[in-house]
Amino acid sequence: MATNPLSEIRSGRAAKAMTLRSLGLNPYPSRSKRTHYNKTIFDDFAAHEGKVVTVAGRLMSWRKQGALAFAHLQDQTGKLQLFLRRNLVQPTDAATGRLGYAETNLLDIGDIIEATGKVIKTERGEISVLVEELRLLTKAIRPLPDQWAGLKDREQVLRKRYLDTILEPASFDRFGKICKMVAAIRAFLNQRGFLEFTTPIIQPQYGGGTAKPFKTHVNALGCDMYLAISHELYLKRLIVAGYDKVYTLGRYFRNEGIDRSHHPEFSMVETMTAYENYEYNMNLIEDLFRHVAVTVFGKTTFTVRSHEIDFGKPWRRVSMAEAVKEKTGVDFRECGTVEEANQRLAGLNIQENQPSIGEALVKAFEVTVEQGLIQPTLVFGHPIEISPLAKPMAEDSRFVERFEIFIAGMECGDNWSEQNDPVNLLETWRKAYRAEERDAGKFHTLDFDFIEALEYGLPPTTGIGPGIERMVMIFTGQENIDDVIFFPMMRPTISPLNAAIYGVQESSVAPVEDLALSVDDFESLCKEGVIQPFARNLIVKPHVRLWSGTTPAGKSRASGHVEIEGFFSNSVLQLAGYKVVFEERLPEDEEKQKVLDLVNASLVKFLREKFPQCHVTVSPATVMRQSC
RNA sequence: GGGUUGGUAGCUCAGCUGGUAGAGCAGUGCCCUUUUAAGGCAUUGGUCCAGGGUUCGAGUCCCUGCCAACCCA
Repeated sequence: MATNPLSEIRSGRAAKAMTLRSLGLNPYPSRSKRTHYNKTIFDDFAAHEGKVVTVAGRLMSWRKQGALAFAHLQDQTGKLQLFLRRNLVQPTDAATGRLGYAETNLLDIGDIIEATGKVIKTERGEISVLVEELRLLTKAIRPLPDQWAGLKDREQVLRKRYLDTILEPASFDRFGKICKMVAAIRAFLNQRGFLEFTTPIIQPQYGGGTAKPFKTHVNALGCDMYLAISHELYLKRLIVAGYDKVYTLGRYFRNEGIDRSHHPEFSMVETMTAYENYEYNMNLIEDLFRHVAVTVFGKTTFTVRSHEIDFGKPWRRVSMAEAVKEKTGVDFRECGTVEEANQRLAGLNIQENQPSIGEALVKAFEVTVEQGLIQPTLVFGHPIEISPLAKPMAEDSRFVERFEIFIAGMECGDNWSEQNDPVNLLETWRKAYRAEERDAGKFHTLDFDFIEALEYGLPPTTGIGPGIERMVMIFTGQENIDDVIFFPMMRPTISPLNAAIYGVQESSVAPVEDLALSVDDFESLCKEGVIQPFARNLIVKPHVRLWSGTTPAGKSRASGHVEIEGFFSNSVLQLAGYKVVFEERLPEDEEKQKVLDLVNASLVKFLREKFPQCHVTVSPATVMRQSC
């Protein structure tokens, strides 16, 4: 086992656990006798003064001063000081699991402990527990990061969020608030008569939105399925089933980009309400935001991206076409042809031609208006071209009964009156459906099972689907989605330190694909353009195996394979081949050189010719010796 | 996809024009009966992200790659 500073600290702490065992103390007992949370004592000292309490939590500081010691104990509610006097702490006792004063040197910062004693104030006036009984509840064998500097390494914060929440009260509080927000959303909808249903995450078809799905395979049924990109079509089936107000608060999966406002796995609360239209939802969403603001945060104004946002006031409602006209003077409703619409777009300095008038309007909206929508705004009347599931407006069928929520320039939810005419919907879908785009995830599949459900009659229905993370970002003032998802998606890795400590190969955890191809296969795949270099620098690493001992003339004494870095991100392309037959036994250096020459003459030459834009380098050969 | 900055001890960070690898915290040992990031003395601890290159000599300069953050599209 490799030694490094961390593993020494680790084994030192583990040794303390062994010492405790030898004293008859279990370093990992099964329960605590906690009677009070820290905050309860701290908030009402008068009621607790002189009373004996038992507190439990993580040991965060330890200041020993001869026969006195001061410590801070952190529990879910906050920190509280422990005050230890040598002569007041009960001696070590195996029966009760007590730890005497002398044995406190077996404690470390980060350990989970329990302390029983009277609530007092020290001479300096700090509320403390004067410890009579001390128990170790869990021995921590890894040191916490420096608690004053905190965990600054962004990657570590995301990978080891639990350390962030131990050290940063603000992070700890934020994630607690997020849970309360989710609870408040549920309470709000339940109180309004909504029923929460569970809808499938693994779905045979991905519908209800346009996104690239995650694909999975169901062994029991022998077929491929997809992780939900939306739950909408199931909610609508529930309306068909006879429930008037339903919702699901679920996980959504979109196999697309990751940036500070997008995460492949996210949450949304999605509702469906029968016998209402989108105007009902405009009110519902306003009320929902206000309810969460007041019940979880006790206020209606929030600072979002340095803007003061007020959720108390009625939200502005404006149609998309009107908003664009207001901002730019261009009214896309007056356009008769796509060409005309694209001309107007060009007039706004947007050069990308759009395939329809509606899409031109959306483009203009996105470019000119969206960023400027700071106060909560409901933008309604989307073009029908981009809204195949929404119901056209009675007054102008080019637009649909749909609205999006914008807060501080961010889109925070998409909502519409559902198209419930099965014939119309099927027609729209067929028009929009382009087989070649299906696999690219640009458009959902044709879901005839859903159309059939609609044919039995879906009452007039409307739904809202605010993203939980976006909502949380607004309410908690975070600008990065990773800060509102406790366990954000990261590339799996194992640090060199942990690899050494746990005795594993780094590569066994990292997602490295060793693709073994024959040299001929590789060359033909490159020629066909099937595989292409990922990086401009290709590193060729020959691995040569030499057989020692006597080998009959004419038999191979060396073989080799070659790894090429630069064809895939984070992975090595492994080529098998290069057996070398030696007629006579040669010195090892010459044999090695022979294999390298072969590599140079064929593979390197091929790579340089095929990919002249790449820089091809050959690493020194790795030589393995093996006896016959 | 483009640009900028960064990667040095368990954590937070120094390290100048290239010349023996540094501090604070944490750890270890000792002293200390009211501390608040306690204090004092001593002390352990490093593949300087990886691979190449330049050089007598590279944490430092050059090239390539990996990872991260930020900004832009």
